[in-house]
Amino acid sequence: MRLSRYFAPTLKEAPADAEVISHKLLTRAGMIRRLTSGVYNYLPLGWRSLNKIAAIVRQEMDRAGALELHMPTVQPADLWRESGRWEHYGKELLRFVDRHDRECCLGPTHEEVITDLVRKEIKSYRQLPVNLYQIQTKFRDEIRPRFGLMRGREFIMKDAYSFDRDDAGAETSYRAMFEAYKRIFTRLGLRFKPVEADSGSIGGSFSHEFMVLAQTGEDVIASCTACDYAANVERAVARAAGTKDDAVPPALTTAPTPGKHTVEEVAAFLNVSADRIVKTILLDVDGQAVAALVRGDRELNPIKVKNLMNANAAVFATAEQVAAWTNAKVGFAGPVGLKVARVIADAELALREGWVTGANADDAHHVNVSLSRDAKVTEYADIRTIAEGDLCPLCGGAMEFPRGIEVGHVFKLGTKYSAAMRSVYLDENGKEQLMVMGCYGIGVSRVLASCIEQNNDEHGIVFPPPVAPFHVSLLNLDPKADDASAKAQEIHDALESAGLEVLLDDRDERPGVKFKDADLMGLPMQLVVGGKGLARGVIEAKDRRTGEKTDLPVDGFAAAFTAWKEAVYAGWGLEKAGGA
RNA sequence: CGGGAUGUGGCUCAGUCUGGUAGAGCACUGCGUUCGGGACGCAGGGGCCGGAGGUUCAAAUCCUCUCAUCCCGACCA
Repeated sequence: MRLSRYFAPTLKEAPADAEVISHKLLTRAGMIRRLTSGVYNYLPLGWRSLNKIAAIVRQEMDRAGALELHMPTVQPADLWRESGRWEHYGKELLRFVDRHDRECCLGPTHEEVITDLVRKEIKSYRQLPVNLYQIQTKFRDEIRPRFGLMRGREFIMKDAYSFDRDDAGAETSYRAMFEAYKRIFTRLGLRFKPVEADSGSIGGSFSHEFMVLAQTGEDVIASCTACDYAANVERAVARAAGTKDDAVPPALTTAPTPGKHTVEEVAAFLNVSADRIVKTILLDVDGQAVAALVRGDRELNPIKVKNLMNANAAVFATAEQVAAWTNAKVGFAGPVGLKVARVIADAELALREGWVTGANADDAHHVNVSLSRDAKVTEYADIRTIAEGDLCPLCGGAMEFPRGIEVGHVFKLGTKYSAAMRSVYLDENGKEQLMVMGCYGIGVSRVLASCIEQNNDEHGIVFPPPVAPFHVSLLNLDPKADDASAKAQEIHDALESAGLEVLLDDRDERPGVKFKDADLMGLPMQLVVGGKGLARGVIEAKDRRTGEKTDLPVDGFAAAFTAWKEAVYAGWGLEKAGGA
């Protein structure tokens, strides 16, 4: 491909609103252009990269036995009503009515459509299992799109759905997808980590997120340095460490704490450390008043409370609710004498005695509180967010907390949708059974962004070969000189016929411009054809990743190039690089 | 939806406070000189200053309303 005939508008400066490196570089390298908030044009270079990613995803999905199909973006409201999500999905679901006043939405995901399709067409156990997938545009009306392709409203996703006869089958399907995902991200050259995404029983979790490790990630991973345990911090099990050796304190007393309603203020005022204070957080859990107790230096995780109670939603109580439930303003709630439906204490609180808590009265706290003696705790459970210093819940090893970008998610759905939408089959005995489902997503456009987050330097993108839109930047520094042009064309043709994708910069530009653009676009291999090199009888080659330059002789170029290419690819350490 | 900010040629921005008839750099067109890490000169093209009202002799600039975008908090691939 000749760059003079290509459409790759590069920019010296990044748009002012681009914050993260992938957004800046994708824009500057002429790969994407923003159309409107969270919605992007994929220019030829960007689209090529995206298709490289999609091709690898396809190969691995097919290898794992999944079948590709394509479902519509426009979906009828009826299906969403059946699953119950028309009411529950929220505003991310972009709804509209058509000319006949029929309610529709743009698909943010396709559980409803696929379940509808399968329930109509699959009737027998003989037809199961099936795993169907598509690579398709999704729309989610995010409140705040940001970071370019990282969090768009319209994005490209691979979504797969498995249907099995029973739990065991669903688990097999799940494991097959899990393995396929590992292969995909490995082949793409990403540094990633599969992470538990469900707070369910340790080791038996049926939801994993695949995180690409990057400082700019929006998620934090709790990862054990000793064993394989890794989980999203939002879900990670926080282990209550230590033994109980505090003595039961003398009778509790009440201390005036005027205006001191935060943990820091109370700690400073009463001269105690934050880990000796109990925070009492009032939650509205499906309409029930619930008090959640955690140590003053910890963070409550409302999701854990929600899951513990098997509830639909656990939200912080409003100031009015707090006032009604505690007879005090916000900041003075405590478990002693508190009348709520449930008092859930973090497991860690069972290990100590002698707490400072709110007194359920304005401007007052209790001191020397024993939860077992003075309060009615319904139960002790893990309801806090794991933190720096916590130990691994599996092996007790030290934890670290790297940031990550969620690029994939595998989930065992069970019968949630098949039950709601009556997706059933007949078993060997002619008995009706619910299909057991799983769903598996990869954010294809997000993978592109993550790839660039992990692979860039001060000059631009450093594409791993499998993701690069072309393999070689071939710079003709003297397009007006016949010999250079002829040689460049000859090399271009030779490499292309050897199966490599070559972008020949034949533009009438000064050399500096070409060097800068080549570095910016980040194709893994650069070849320079110019008067100086030709005079020495060489084509200059540069490994974009290392910056290392090598002279390849014009005579015997093919062999020299092949050897060099192998070295460049080997440097990437990929199990199987793209191209010839 | 709250909190903060910004809208001026394709891009990055100045000009707004203190109204006086629109600028720079990059990009684009032509000519010339250049030509191995984002050249230079000359000459050009391109902007109803986000939109609508209002104040004023006069509005990018002041006022009101609106729309859009971006940044900080709760969702998700």
